[in-house]
Amino acid sequence: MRRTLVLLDKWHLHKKDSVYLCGTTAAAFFNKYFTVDEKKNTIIIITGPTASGKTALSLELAKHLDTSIISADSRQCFKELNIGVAKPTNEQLQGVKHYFINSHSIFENVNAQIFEDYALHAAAEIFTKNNFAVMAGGTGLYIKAFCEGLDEIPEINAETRKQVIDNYKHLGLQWLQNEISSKDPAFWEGCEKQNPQRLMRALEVIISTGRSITAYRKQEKKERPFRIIKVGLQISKEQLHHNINMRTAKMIDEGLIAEAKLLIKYKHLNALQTVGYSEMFAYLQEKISLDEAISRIKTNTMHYAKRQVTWFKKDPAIRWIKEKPGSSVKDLIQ
RNA sequence: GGUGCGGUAGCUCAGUCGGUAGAGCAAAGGACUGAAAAUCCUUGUGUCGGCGGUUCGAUCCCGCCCCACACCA
Repeated sequence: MRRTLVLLDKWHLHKKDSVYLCGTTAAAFFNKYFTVDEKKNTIIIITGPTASGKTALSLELAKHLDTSIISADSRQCFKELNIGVAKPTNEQLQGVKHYFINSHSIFENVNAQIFEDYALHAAAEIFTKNNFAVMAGGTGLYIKAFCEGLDEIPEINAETRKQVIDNYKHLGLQWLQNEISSKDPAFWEGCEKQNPQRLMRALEVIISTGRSITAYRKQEKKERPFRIIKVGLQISKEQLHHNINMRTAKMIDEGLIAEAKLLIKYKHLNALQTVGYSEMFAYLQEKISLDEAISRIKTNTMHYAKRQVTWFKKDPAIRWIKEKPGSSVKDLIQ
């Protein structure tokens, strides 16, 4: 039996065999198929490229299910970053409780492992009151960490990490490559030899633990005590282009330049290696014109979206939904 | 009108002491387990402005023309 998914009137499933939602609203569907059938806790993950409409959909969904949202976005968690990361508005944030938004500072260390811990706790908290939770975001690695877990690797002390980074900065890639090929030949064998981030990570692990990072990579998927439904928003490249152009213009209107001025002294921080800010910093330092900065934000955002799509395409668990402009709900119900 | 400098890949340009050409960016595809909005990899045929001339052979030399920029009148 096949049914067509109708999600909040605007989105519908288009991949055959991925047909789950029926009725006029998401709430009707989820109540019918999950709350009634079995009482197992369920998290619905809304993902997809940037500027595809994740925020709006997840808010509606969370309201219908009377639950909270866990953001899976590596930049919106920073309270100092606002306009440039397309955060939900204050009004939206007040309407629905959000986790991992404004929860951290740019001076803190945030990464996939920290997100995994944070999000699992958040989900557990939500499930004490509700059978449903909503996750929304476009950071593929974070979603993966949440759903499957990361291999456990001992924490690297800050001193070792700093030393590796400093050495790379001063001695260059050649030095990094030499270090890795002699200290960790097992990893060196099949790694990305031009990728300093990967090499530095491997180096800090072997220095700190004495074991190769490959020894820790068991790639075991962890079981989660809840059901996971992944929904991906799919939009055409033309539409994405349009959305990104509009959103970039809106960011400028809302004061991205002023926000970047406040943050430029922290431009070295990891949290500020971010599309929208890097380009503004270049403009503020008079390296490029404002027009150039804006146009670079647009193309870099498209690059980012492309990388996200490449990542998500590989995940067979994602049920893709496609916007059907102008369609009415009735059309979609079989 | 005169002089100068240019016209080469979607853009910015390099180059061929004459044997039909290559970088960066863009574009397209991909990888990615503690920086992931990061980081990295792969993919380059285009009347080398037009028409003639010299030459075995011209994008490269010569002539004329067209276009752009700068300066001089």
